[in-house]
Amino acid sequence: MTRTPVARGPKRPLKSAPVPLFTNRGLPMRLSRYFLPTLKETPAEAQIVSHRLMLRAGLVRQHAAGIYTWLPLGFAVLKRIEQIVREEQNRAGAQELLMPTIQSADLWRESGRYDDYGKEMLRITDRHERDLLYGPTAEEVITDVFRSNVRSYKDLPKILYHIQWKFRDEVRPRFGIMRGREFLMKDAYSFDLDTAAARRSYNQMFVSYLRTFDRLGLKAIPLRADTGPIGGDLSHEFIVLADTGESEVHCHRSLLEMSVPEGVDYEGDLQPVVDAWTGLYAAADEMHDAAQEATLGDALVTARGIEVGHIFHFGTKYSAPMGAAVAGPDGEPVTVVMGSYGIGVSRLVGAIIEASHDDNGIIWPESVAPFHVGLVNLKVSDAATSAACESLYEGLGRERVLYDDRDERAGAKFADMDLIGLPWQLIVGPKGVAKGMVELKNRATGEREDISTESALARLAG
RNA sequence: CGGGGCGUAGCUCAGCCUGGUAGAGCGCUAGCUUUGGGAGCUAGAAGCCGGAGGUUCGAAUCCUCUCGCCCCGACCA
Repeated sequence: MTRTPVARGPKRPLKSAPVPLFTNRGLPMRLSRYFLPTLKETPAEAQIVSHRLMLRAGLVRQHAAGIYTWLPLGFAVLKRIEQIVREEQNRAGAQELLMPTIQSADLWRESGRYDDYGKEMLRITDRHERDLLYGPTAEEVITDVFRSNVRSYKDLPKILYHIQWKFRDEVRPRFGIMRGREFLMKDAYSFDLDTAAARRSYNQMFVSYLRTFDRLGLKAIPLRADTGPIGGDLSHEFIVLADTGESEVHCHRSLLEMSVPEGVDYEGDLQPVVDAWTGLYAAADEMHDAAQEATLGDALVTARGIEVGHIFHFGTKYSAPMGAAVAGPDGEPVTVVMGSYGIGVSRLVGAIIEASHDDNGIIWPESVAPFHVGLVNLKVSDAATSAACESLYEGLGRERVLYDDRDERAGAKFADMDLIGLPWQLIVGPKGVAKGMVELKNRATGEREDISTESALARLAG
């Protein structure tokens, strides 16, 4: 059979299609074309809720112990979280750069950590028998960059960060993505002339963490953490509250009700904010103080959570051995004081699910949801229903919409939609379409309402 | 790294004790019927039973070694 040439339409200018940074990051998408392998049953290896749901909802697949492939839907969430972290870092005055994953062992010998770090560090040898390692953190690299490029106190302060994959060869990876060996982390490093200035940097990061977790739809509690040999009170862990969290938190009730500062002036004095958040009793299980808790009475609450951030002032621990100094105002060299500030970006995906799910699946906070709305065509074979869906799909085009146009039964579609947890479901069936009505369902509350297609569009656009 | 467990179809698992050449449910493909909360029937496709060696006429099954994964503990973003 010969093919008739396809007739070409009239010449018209190329439609300027949006060019997203990541193709799965907020473009409208048809489920029939999307790579979303959902599972009805739970794979045997997954024990905790977030791991189970991440596998079932088609977010990730395990590659090896503690190492995962991010599938499109999971990758979209990861990127959204990463972007929020980035925006809040930038807002606080930190500057993004990108350091390598593979690092030279020589740098780590300078800081003395090459021998100290132990088996958690994945060591690699290249073809010239040079010792390399897959970075578990980046203090050495950033200190090296700093010392070879910054000469004067006038260049301080600086906070530099990157969002990069790390590897720690955990003895026992577990909890899916939450305790993997390979993980995505935001790590920032501050450089200051003295401890007072370092505290300002610390406070900036502290406040930006409050804002970051808040934007992610999480309730985070800062806990005073062990500072090791450095001492002082400049180290905090940020614990995100989740009923299924792995660690226990004891804290003052008021801490849970405290509101996160808005419109922060990061150049201003942040000490009052930090004081407010650190003034109330809060301790991890292993650090808690029964005597102090007794005085709290009813104000004491015990909750569960997941550590998602850790900020740390470490003075000259790396700058001294590695010779990171600048000329001070008097011309004399001053060893810079440093701090580091981590956020477990990939871990946050799991933490958010732990904090926000129900029996049917994930419930994404709006800010990180891979799509804003799931458009559910209940009867693909019905011309009117499909036409209505197409027009809604078109109308919602600038929203993040996932259109379930698969020829599946209603039940399967509802189950999948609940499982992947998009904030809104727009359900379109023949009965409603006949009356010009669709159903809008809120995933978090389960509330449904029948509304006209016009108001559905208006609601979802607003 | 100590202790325990598991590797059989894409997923969940049975079969192993007592050797005789591989099964179920779900999923997948096709057809018919269904169609608002994971449908029914029929017919299919799909597994060198994690790998290597050994015992045996014969091994998913017994023995040895090995690799992988999971759980508990110690350790960590």
